[in-house]
Amino acid sequence: MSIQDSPLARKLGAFVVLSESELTVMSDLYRRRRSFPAGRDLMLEGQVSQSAYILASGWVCSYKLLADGSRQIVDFQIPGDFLGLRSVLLRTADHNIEPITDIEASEVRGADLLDAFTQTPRLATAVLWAASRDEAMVVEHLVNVGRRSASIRMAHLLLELGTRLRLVGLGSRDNFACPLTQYHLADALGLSAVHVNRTLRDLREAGLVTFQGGHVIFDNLAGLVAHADFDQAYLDHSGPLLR
Amino acid sequence: MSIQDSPLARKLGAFVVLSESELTVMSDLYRRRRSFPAGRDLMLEGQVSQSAYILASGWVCSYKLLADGSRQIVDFQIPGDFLGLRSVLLRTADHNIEPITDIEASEVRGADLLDAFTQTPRLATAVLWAASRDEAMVVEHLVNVGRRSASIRMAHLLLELGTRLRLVGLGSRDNFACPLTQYHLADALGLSAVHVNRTLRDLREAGLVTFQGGHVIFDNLAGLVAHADFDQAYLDHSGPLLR
DNA sequence: CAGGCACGCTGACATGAATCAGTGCCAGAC
DNA sequence: GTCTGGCACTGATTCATGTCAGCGTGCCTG
Repeated sequence: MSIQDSPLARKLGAFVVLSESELTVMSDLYRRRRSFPAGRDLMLEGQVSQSAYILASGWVCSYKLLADGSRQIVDFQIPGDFLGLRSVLLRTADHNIEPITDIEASEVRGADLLDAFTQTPRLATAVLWAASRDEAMVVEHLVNVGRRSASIRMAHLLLELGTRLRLVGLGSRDNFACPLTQYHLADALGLSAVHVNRTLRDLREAGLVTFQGGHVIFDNLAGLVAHADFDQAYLDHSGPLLR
Repeated sequence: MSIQDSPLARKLGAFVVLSESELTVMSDLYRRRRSFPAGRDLMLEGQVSQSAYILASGWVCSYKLLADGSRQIVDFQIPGDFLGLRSVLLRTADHNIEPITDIEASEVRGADLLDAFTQTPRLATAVLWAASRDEAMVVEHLVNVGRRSASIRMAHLLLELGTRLRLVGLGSRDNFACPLTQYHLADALGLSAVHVNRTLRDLREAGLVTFQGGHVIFDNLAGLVAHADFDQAYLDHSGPLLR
């Protein structure tokens, strides 16, 4: 694997143009490629957190558990995304991270990352950008859950996932493979699993989108975008912003 | 005003111990103290954003507007908080910012901030920490809106505001001055104003908290904390984390 | 090959919160 | 001194979503 093809370089190169020496520093940053099985959490709320990861393959979700046993999924991560970056920076995890499928991820030690900022400040800028995009997604998610109906929430989530997957070369314009269960959707959208089922049926019968058998098919993409009032601007980082 | 007392130094000194030279760099960063009247937005979604601010006095809210005219307040900012940091980093604002009261704020130009990272990488680390704490608050807000009942949501929000105000020396253990209207609470919590009114009445009649006449009084703080299952860990940054 | 379990799916019913349609109060404008 | 607009407050009603209880299917395991 060349330096430019490292997961970290690919992730951060989207935000700033990185020099040869910066790329070298980054290639020293992550050491291990590790595997985790589906369902075994790789980070727990309250734990001291030494390492972040960059997801190489598979799906992951970040979630919080409540006193009454319900949970809220904060975000799904797909290949190319950071896992636990905020937890490393704040030194203790403020959420749980669970692999939805078996995954592979490259470990980045928090201390190494902070040290590297001293040598290459632009790396810090790039990480700050990546963190800002993640925050923008959480904000959009909050708007979704706070002010939109079940069916629009669902449409919005599926469109977001579709767009993000397409940006990293997984999935096409009108469909993608999706390992989520209806329970995942419920916990992400703040709905009950029963209502998720009904909502999916409604969207399917309206000819907008089909969620079935591990696949999402946008039967009528334009219609769905209109229904959800979806604007993908918050996901865009189409080229390096800082030269 | 001494260098150590600058708004930026106070904000970021909570996260890293800053050296004399770093403090000097920071004192050069922000130039103007500006005033804005209540109600006139100082940042609009979609605008190119050159400057962030550090709030010196007054209250502010960050919000998004939806196609149907409803709005979701993402967060309230109180003195000491960054305004529009994410918007500066992503270069265009992804939300609106409205002063709830007349405010004073110190301007920090985005370009200057990024330049400063080159000279003092630890400043970048500190900003990254501040941004992470902001994100943690949005995450907690999402959990609140997604999975809690109206009355617990309300309790949680009031407890968070009380805690944050106390951390910056405004308000005491069991009460604080609060310029928010019931409409603000509704838009923050994803409720209707009517239901906010009823919820506040319920909490008041339960002897837990009183929201009236611009003041919040925690009539039974322990009871309220228990009711809301409130844990303030996500707000803590009690001392410098990196030496 | 029987049992158990995860997941998808559904109808009946309960309920929390929204909506609608007002009232009252107060401060500031003219 | 009256008018206006913003804010707090309320009862009646509707509606979206939750809860409960249950069925079916496919897959893994013993």
